[in-house]
Amino acid sequence: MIRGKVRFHCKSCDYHFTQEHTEKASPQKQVHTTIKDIAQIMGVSIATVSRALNNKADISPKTRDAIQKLALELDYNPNLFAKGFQRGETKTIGVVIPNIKRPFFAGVLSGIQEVANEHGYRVMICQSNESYETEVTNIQGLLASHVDGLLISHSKETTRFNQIKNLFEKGLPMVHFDRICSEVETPKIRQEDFEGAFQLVEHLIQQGYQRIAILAGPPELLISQKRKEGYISALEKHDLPIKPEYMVHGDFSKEFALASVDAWQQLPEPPDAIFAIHYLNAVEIIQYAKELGIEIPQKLGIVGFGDEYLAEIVEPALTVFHLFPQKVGEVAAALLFDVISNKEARQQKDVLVQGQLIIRKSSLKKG
Amino acid sequence: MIRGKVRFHCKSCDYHFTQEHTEKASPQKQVHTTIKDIAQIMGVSIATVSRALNNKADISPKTRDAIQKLALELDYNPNLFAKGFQRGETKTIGVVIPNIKRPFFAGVLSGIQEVANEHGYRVMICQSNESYETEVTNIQGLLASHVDGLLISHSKETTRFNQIKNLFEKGLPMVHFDRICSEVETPKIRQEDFEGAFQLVEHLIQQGYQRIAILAGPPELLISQKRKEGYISALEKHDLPIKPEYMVHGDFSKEFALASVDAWQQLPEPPDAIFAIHYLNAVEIIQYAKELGIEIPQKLGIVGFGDEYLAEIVEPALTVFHLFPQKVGEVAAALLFDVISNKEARQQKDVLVQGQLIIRKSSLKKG
DNA sequence: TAAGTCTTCGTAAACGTTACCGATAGGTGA
DNA sequence: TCACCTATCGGTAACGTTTACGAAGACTTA
Repeated sequence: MIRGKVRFHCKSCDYHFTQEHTEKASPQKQVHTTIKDIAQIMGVSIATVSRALNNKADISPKTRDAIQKLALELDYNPNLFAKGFQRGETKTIGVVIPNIKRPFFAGVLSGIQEVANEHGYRVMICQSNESYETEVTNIQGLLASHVDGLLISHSKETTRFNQIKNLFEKGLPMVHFDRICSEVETPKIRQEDFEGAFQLVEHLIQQGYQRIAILAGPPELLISQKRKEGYISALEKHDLPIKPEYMVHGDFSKEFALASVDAWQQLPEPPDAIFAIHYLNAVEIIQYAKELGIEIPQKLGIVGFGDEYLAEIVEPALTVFHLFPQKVGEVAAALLFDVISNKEARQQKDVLVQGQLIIRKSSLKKG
Repeated sequence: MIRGKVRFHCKSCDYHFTQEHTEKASPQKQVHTTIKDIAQIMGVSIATVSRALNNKADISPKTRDAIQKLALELDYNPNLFAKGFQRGETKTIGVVIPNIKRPFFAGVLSGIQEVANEHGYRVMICQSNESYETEVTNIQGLLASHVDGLLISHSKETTRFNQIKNLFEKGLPMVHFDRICSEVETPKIRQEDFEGAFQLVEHLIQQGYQRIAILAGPPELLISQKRKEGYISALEKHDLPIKPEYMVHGDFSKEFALASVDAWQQLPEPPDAIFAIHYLNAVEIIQYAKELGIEIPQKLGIVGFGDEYLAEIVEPALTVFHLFPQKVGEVAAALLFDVISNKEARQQKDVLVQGQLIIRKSSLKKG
């Protein structure tokens, strides 16, 4: 039924399917104009309006222009909701990350947003707060919203991947970045975790540091593993011993970082350099070392991953391997849209986002 | 037509409205299970399935349980899209901010997310990148997505508000925060801009600083105005002269901040303290002053707004007025849901989020 | 002028869900 | 036995949009 007219009308028997409807005028101003409104005012059918607004064929220029003009006046914009509903797509992608507040992820989001906008997509963001349970709920919610694709960086708790494996097999386009899941063959954005760690440690060695310790993150995280491998590989290349007491897995917390420093200082041979895989830990260690009166970089060299403004400001400034988070986001989004637009070619396709070694005072023993 | 059956059937004449449809089997695995699928498998109608899944009355416990069990097995989740479409709401709110990467806004977003999740809403985020044009486009897009409400912090370019005024008058629930628009009577989240500035400047005066300069943001921004008013008010209270040459409006850029310092140093009476309303500018000035060999806090006191980790790390550590961004987000979202749930009581309702003065070395002349 | 072609527009199905109304069956009361 | 009630379930309109199909008019061609 359209504003008083019957909607379904059997022509062979003149039977009306809908009863009369008493038009109770709702005085509420409506937020959205619909093509139905336009059609009624213009005295044409909704199909004609739709054709006019979409610049389809089968319409006279005169009608088209008139309709477009009216649509502009009523500042009509199509209900993307209904449109997506009709076409089976939502023009929306979902993003699951551990925490928005972390500068790395904020940068990634920014990159995602930019590329999504260019493609005419909107972005729905969820944070897991490093909780597996929340992550599952988030993905469930995004799924219920019928996102066209998913961009995921897992929580550090996540060790079971049956949910996303299931979704992947059902054909939901998705791409992993940063906190990657190697159990599902989704396209992934790789960062130079191994390479960066290698370069950082090699740089320390070249500066004359001999006893280099690593403060890694949770052992389940791939970035922990990769960066540790880079660390070990650099030591091996330069024939330095690999000592278990120099390798610690933490939880990225400040408490753990400082406790590790304490523990290392108790050793008969304390390390003369520390590679903290998280830049925040590196900054915290710098501050702590100064409190303890340990000279940086003379007595202790410090390097880390991730170049936030902090690394530049702390004294001495921190040598880091920078990961270009915005770039990661852009590439991840671009890859996702690639998958969305041609699902057939869904073979695994990894992309490497290059980083850059930025040398500052905290590691310059030779000056 | 539903899987081979005719859809519209006139009972009084046995006329079928739809022609036969050759079922071309699509081999593609479908991502989403629908109630139609469940209905077909169970041999019941979609109405029954809907009732069962929503725990409505008019259904036998046996049927309900069986349907719910099957739904679980097929891991069905309702298409929130279609549901919202049907009920005229989307359970989605839109957020427009200048930039995700700024820690303040990241914090706000985090707070918004949390409250939205509690209310069963999803969040759609757009960044204007401080461009008026982008902002308008963003809002247009969110509107097209039929968000149930809007949370806005304007770009620094935005001076015309006809778009949101229009939307507000049409009854779209929305709330302003941080970069507020005073021309539209939306509910607003106020921060202690005046109070914070007042406390910061009074603190400087109590420390013995006499010639206090202010580096403000764009004059159009309300936070610039409010913080400047607090600055002036504190000076007046303590009978200090208000000198135009000590009051500068910039664009928050590093270049402008450093140029301002240079200009101030050229004065016959250079300021002995600087209040930068943006913490980043404050940090940049600290670094620059050190380069110039100006002792902080003895020769120059520095204070700012916004307490990021940076303020703690920079040397000397920065005295700030902290704004609790997460809290701002939480309160803004809560207020928005308030408006959404009872539109009648849409009178203007402002909420004040309190801040806190955090004193550190950069302003401790007396030590 | 009859038949065919092209232009332009209307009709209604479809997407997934909810809600209203009606239908059916079984039970209960007189 | 018949009317009435209740529990349970089915049918389908509606939300806004796109689109396949058909219809009607205008125009062209033989």
